[in-house]
Order: sequence, then structure tokens, then C-alpha cells
Amino acid sequence: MAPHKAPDSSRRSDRSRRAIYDAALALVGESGYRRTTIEGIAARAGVGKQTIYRWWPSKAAVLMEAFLDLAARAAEEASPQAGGTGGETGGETGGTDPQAGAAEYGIPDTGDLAADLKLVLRATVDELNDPLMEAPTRALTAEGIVDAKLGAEFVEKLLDPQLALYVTRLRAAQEAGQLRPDADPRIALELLIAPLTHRWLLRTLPLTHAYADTIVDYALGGLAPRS
Amino acid sequence: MAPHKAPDSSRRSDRSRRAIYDAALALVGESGYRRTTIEGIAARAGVGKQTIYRWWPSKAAVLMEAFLDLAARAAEEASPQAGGTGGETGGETGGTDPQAGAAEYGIPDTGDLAADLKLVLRATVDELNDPLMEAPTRALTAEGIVDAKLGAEFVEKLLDPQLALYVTRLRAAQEAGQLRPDADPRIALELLIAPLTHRWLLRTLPLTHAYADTIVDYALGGLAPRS
Amino acid sequence: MAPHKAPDSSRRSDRSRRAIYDAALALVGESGYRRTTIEGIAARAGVGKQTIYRWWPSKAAVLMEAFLDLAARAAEEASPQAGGTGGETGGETGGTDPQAGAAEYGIPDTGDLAADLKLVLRATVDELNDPLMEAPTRALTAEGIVDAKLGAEFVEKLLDPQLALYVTRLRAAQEAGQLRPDADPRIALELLIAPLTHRWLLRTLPLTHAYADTIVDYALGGLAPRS
Amino acid sequence: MAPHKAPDSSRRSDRSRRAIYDAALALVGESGYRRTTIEGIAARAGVGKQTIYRWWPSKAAVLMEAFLDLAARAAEEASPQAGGTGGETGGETGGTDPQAGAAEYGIPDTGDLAADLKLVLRATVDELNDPLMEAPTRALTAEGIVDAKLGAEFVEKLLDPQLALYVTRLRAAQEAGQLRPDADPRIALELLIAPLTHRWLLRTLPLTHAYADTIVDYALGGLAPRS
DNA sequence: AGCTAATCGAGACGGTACGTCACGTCTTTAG
DNA sequence: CTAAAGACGTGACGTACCGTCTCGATTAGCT
Repeated sequence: MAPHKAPDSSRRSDRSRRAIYDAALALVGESGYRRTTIEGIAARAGVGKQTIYRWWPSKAAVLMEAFLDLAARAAEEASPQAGGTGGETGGETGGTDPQAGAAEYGIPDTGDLAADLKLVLRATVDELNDPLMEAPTRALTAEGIVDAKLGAEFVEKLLDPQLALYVTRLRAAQEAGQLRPDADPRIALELLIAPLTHRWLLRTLPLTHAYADTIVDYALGGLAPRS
Repeated sequence: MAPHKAPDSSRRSDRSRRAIYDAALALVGESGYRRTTIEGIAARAGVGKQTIYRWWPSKAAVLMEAFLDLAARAAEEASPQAGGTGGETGGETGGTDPQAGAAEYGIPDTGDLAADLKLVLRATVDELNDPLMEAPTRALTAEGIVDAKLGAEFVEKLLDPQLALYVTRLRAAQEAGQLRPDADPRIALELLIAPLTHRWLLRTLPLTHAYADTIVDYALGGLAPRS
Repeated sequence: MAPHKAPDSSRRSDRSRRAIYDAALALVGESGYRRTTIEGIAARAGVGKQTIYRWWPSKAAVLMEAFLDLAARAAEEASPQAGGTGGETGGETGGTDPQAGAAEYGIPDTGDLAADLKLVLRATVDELNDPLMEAPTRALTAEGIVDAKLGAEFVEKLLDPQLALYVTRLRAAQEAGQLRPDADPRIALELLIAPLTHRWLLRTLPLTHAYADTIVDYALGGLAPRS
Repeated sequence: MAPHKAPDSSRRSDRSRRAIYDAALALVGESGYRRTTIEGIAARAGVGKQTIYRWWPSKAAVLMEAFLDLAARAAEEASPQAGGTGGETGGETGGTDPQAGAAEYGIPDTGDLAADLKLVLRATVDELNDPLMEAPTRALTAEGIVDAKLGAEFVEKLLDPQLALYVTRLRAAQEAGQLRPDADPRIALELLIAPLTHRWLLRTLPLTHAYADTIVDYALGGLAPRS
């Protein structure tokens, strides 16, 4: 049960790691997660199988890291200067930190909570509908649903940082009197996020901007008639 | 890719079908879905592999049917005479029902929408937390997330019938003036259901009765302060 | 330690068995035994690896059987009529018996023991020097030297039947008064055979017809001066 | 295929060389030659793999040198002063000697050729039956049978020096009139040695003192009846 | 009641991928 | 420059399952 009998990570080949990330993402995108094999990744990356087995415990773990790396690089590219002028939130702007993605942008605070949420949720809808991201994200999520350990990592490294942004924004709204003072932001956010996830994961009905807007309206206004 | 070249189903061996259901469920319960193999099911069921390949297109399809069968039998056993007139709670034991079963009971209508919803959602929480159902349900859900076709079947046969009950109850609430007249019940229900599913699937935080109650309160009352 | 959990040999594919023999012999001839792999044999034979592992315990065992089959077919071809007119010995002429080779010819008996032995030993020299047989025979012998079980099979199926011919001929010579009455034929034959084998295996000095003749002369006449 | 690009052997670590010899012999003794690996030897010797690859071309070469070294040390220990004038029996402990060791003793010459040969051949039988020597000697021999280059080295360094002793003794016998004047000693010796080697390598029948005696009798006296 | 055709248990087959092992090369750090 | 250490690309190992195919032996459903 020792996680891997840790090899000397200081001697690790960066070139191989990069090539493996690229190959993994490419293959999952092209053929889907099921048809992607470790042998395939190794071959495509020009790398020995053992080099994968040495550093990762499973195909899912490879993909997860590749995914995190992708997000980190995307984030780094989008905001190499940082500076914290506006909605700077998490503080996790360390360029080397793989835990990143869109997380550090924060949710805008224009004073209009409904508008801000709609903006962000519409962006989420677009992201979920992006066919490029779809395959790997679904694969990873499905894997996490079945494999508790992987799921925990997924939540910790990808989901929680994003949810934290909502908590921050909702707390600000609370101080501004736009959110019930007695509402728990951590729960409130689930009313907003979960319906989108639900539609996306289970493909019950199409996931649109209109749907995002409606969810915000219903969640903020409540389903019961206003007196 | 021929749909299956349907063999003569009238000659089908019922004994084998039953044995395959049992073996499939047992193996998934014991070893998890990933480690369950078609060969294993065949061996355990004392059946030739071909008998499985003849009637099902995939391991997931076998499990799905086994699951539906299990639910159907459970339902049949629980209520051969039907009924469910009042505050019948256990009705929500379904979740697994193939349109038979709890689906017929519907959601109770005591006139108090919040109370009725809490009752039902608490039952759903209990069901999701039931360790016996957990492995196969997760497996099936995860599979459906990745395999669109299977997912569609999952939604159609398992999920939609349940959601229809919510639509019915919410429409009644609307007529009773307990729900905004302009609210779309099909969307409204997602505000209630999705947060539970979200916590269960992604294991972000514990899924409790209290959480179910809170969701109902937030969803009905709205997150914005009442003026 | 169960030899192989015996699969049903009546369903065995003859085509595959043949193809495997051919591939094995071809590859050993082309690249040598060391560089011949089970994967290579399977690929060349157009056969799944498992089909080899199902029926043979090792690469050496495959080659051994291929070799025996080769010898059996060669023998069958050379004498399909049998008939036992002359030195018919072993009686093992069953066309289906893989234990065969040159064995059934027997050693000629012209009445002149020395001449007969020289004839046979010269043929053996030629056979050992045949470059086609060399690689597989050396491989098999070497393998048998290290692996006692395989060696026993080698001796039983290939060597012993041949040595039996010498025993027969030597016994006849004994009755004809051309061999010491007190000599054990089974040991006597080793004086004749072993030196050839020795030179061939260890490559100490060239293995020629002249050497074979000399061995016969020395062995029959003795090294000590005749009184 | 460059012979080895000989590194500066003056800087070679003696400690490592010794450790490699020991590890190699130990592992071959424990697990057999096939299961002994270069990585295993390196690990057991506490040595880098490269240190082996730098100085030896193959696993067989390592074992061969280890073997020669073992014999040399054994010989050095047994007789730093030399001697061996009479019925010295243990002299034949060599068999393994790299021209040092027993090779110097030669075969005793008591005037009775048959007795002397029996003495020496019985010692050889004992040596071949020694379970300690068996594994590595078989391994080396088998390797030499397949690998011509290694075989040549084996013959040159181990076998030829021993055979030379027989040539010497037989020539002496010839001068003493105990061996046919027209017999080639180099060939004659093979009549004596080869049968033992044959039984040992191929395991046809047990290798005993009695067998050695019989071989001497048959070879000297001849198989044909004395007139 | 007997015939015939499909289904059944069984499992061999050609394959693909698995995860492990050892190969021989290369690179890094220490002496 | 050698040595220990060990990561690397490579490739074979032997195993597990895949989905297809082929075998008798039941076992319906029709004549």
C-alpha cells in the first residue's frame, strides 16, 4: 500500500512528463478515455511504459495531472503579471502551482449579484459545452465518482478552489445586503451550481444560457410566491 | 454495429437470465464494477459467455437490466396491491424503479409543500446513503456520464419517471398557490434535486437530512432577502 | 505444479499447432534461439500468445515438439510403407507417433561390425555438421543441460530411441562373436557416440569422417597394444 | 560490437570486482543461472550496474571469470608449495582450474596406466557429481554450447589445460609400451573423457565410479574379442 | 411423438492491454 | 575519471478479458 516506493523525483525527466501530458490529453480527446491506454500514451509520448508506471498509479491519475497542468498553464498564460487590482481572491497566484485554472480570476462584483452570477454561470455553461474539454472532464468526473480517492483529489484540486470563489462573492453580497444574512454561502452556492452540473452530467435537458439565468432567478427569488 | 440481430427471445432461458442478474449484482457488490468482468459473470452464473453476448451489448447493459429487475422485484414485493393515499413515506424507496414501484405512489400532498418535499428528499438522502445500493448506482451513473447512449437509457428508465413525480406535485402546488405561477416545474425541481445529487456524486460534503431541509428552505424562500 | 490444468485437447486447432511449429523452427533458424521470443512465434504464426501458453509450458517445450514433429514428418515421408524387411527394430513405426526420426531405419548389419559402425557414425557426423539442424539442436541440448525436466524429455524422446538401435546392433555383433561377450552394449555404445557428441558440443576440434573412423578403430581394437 | 573500448584497468576497484564475483556465484547457486540477472548481481554486490557493464560483455562472461577466480583461489590455497609425487588423488579437484591449480600436478604415473586413469576419472566423477559445482558448471557449459565465442573461451581456459595432462600421461604410456604406438593421444583421451561428460551433460544414466572403471577397461582393452 | 432448429454450457481462438522485469545506455553526484 | 545510484527507452514476459467462433447436448415449438 506504499503509494509508490517514491523514486527520486529530482532526477525526473521534465521532457517525458510534458510529453506524457500532451499525449494523454490528445488521445483522450481523439478516442475517448476508455479507448485511451497507457501503452498508447507511452507510445505517443515516445516514452517507456515504465516511466508512466514509475510516476503515476493509474491512467486516471495521469489524466488528472495532465488536466491540472493544462489549467495551470492556461492560467499562467492568461495572467502572468498578477497584481491583485480587483477581485483578487485566492491568493494562489504562484505560477508554479498546478492548482489554478480560472480560479484566480474571481467572480466579478459590480454590486448587482444577479447579474454577476449570471455572467459567471453563463461562462460555466460555455465551458461545459466546449467540446474540447468535454471528453476529459467527463472521463475524470466519472472516474472520480467510482474511485473515491481520485474523486477526493478531483474535488480538492479542481472543484473546491472554484467553489471558494462563490463563497467569497456570496459573503460580499451578504455584507451588501443582497443575500439573506442567515444563508450559508457554502450551501447557497450549491443551489446555483448543482443544477448546471446535473444537466451536464446526466444530459437530461440542454444546458443553455437561458437555463443559467433562470436558475439564478429562481434561486435568488425563491420558488414560493413573494408575499 | 448491427443493433443485435435479435435472436428469438421466446426461446430464451429464464433461468439463465435470472442467474446472470444475480451474478452481476453480486460481483459488482463484492469487487466493484471495474473488476467485474463478463467472463466472471458467466462463470458465476454457470452460463456460457455467448449467452451474455447474445442478449446484451455490454457489461453496463447487463448491470442496468439487473438493476431494473432488482428494483422491479423489490417494488412488486412491497406493494402487490398498490395504494398510497396519505403521508406514505417509504414510497421514495424507489429511486431505482422501472416505472413500476414507488413511481406509482407519487409525492405526498398534505397541502404543505415544504413539508412534503422535505419528507421525500430525506428519503432520497437515506437511499443514496444506503451502502448496498451505492456501488451499482455509482457504477451505472459513472458509465452513463461517459457513454451517452447508456446515459440516455439510464435517464429515460430510471430518472425521468421519478422527476415526473416532482413535476406533478409542483404543478399541484402551483394550483394551490404555494408555488410561483411563472415557475417552470421541470426547472424548479432541479433546484431541489440537483444539490443532493451533486453532494452524493462528488462527495464534496456529507449528505444529511439537515442538508435536504436547508435546500428546501433556500429553494422555496429564495436566497435574496425578502423585502 | 499441475502441469497445465489441461485444456480440452480434442478441441485443439491443428492449423495453429502446425503454424506454431513452422514459425518456431523458422525463427530459431533465422535469428537463433535466444533472440526467438514467444511473442515472435505467435506473431509469425498468426496466433494469439495465449494459444502458445495454453499448450506449452515454455519456449523450449515448443521448440522440442516442433523438432519432434519435424523428425516425425521427415521419417514418415522417407518410409511410409514400412514393412520390416531388414534391420527393423523399434517397432515404433506408427505413422502418428512423433517419436521417430531416423530411428526406425536401424543400423545395417552386413556382418562387418566396424564397417557398419563407421557408416552410421559418418552419417551422424554429417547430420551434426548440417548447418540447418545445428541451431535448433544446440539450443535444445543446451536447454536440456540446464533444465533437467526438459533434458529428460529430450533424452527419452530423441536420444534413447537412437541409442536403442546401437544396443540392438551390438547385441547382434555379440552373438556373431564380433564383440566381447562380457561387454555391456549400453556402455559400449557410449565409447562410440560420446566422443562425437563431445567434439560437436564443445567444439574442441573439427568433427570429420576420419575422426569417426578412428574412434571406431580405437574403441573396437582397444588402446592398449595387442599382445 | 567494439571489443569493449577497454577502460583504464589500472584504476579498477578490486573491491567491486571481488564483490561481483561473490554475488554472481552466490546468486547462480541460489536461483540458477537463468534467474540470475545483472541487476541482481549489481544490487547484491552493492555496485552500480555500469560497473559490471564497463568490465564485462555479458552475464556469462562475469560468471566465467568468477568461476576461474574461484578455482584459482581454491588452488592457490590448496598448494602454495606444489608437490604431488605419488598417488596424489585430490589433485583432480581442479577441473575448474585456470591453468593454475591442479593442472600442474598432472596425472599420476605409477606405471600402471589403467590404475592411474581410473584414479583420475573417479575423481572427475566425484567432481561432476558435486552439487555445489553443478549449477554454475552446467550453466557455463550450456552457454558455451550456444555461444561459440564463449564456448571457445571455456575450452581454452578450462578444458584444454586439463586435456593436455592426459596427452602427457598417454604419451608417457606410449613410451612405456602400455599404449599402442600408433594411437593419437589427443584422440585416445576423448575415448576416456567423453563418455563421462556425455552422461553428466545429458543425464542418460547415473555417473559412478564403476562406470569410470568400465570405460577405462573397455577403452584400453577394446570392444572386439581378443584373439 | 418425433423432427428440427435455435439456445444452451463450455471453452478454444486471435487479439489487445495489462503491469512487471530486465536489458543496456545515459546522467547525476560524490570521492 | 571511476564509482554508486538509478531514471530512461525498449521490449518480452506471462496473465486477464475481450468478443467471435465452434462444438455436442438439451430443449422448445411445429408438423
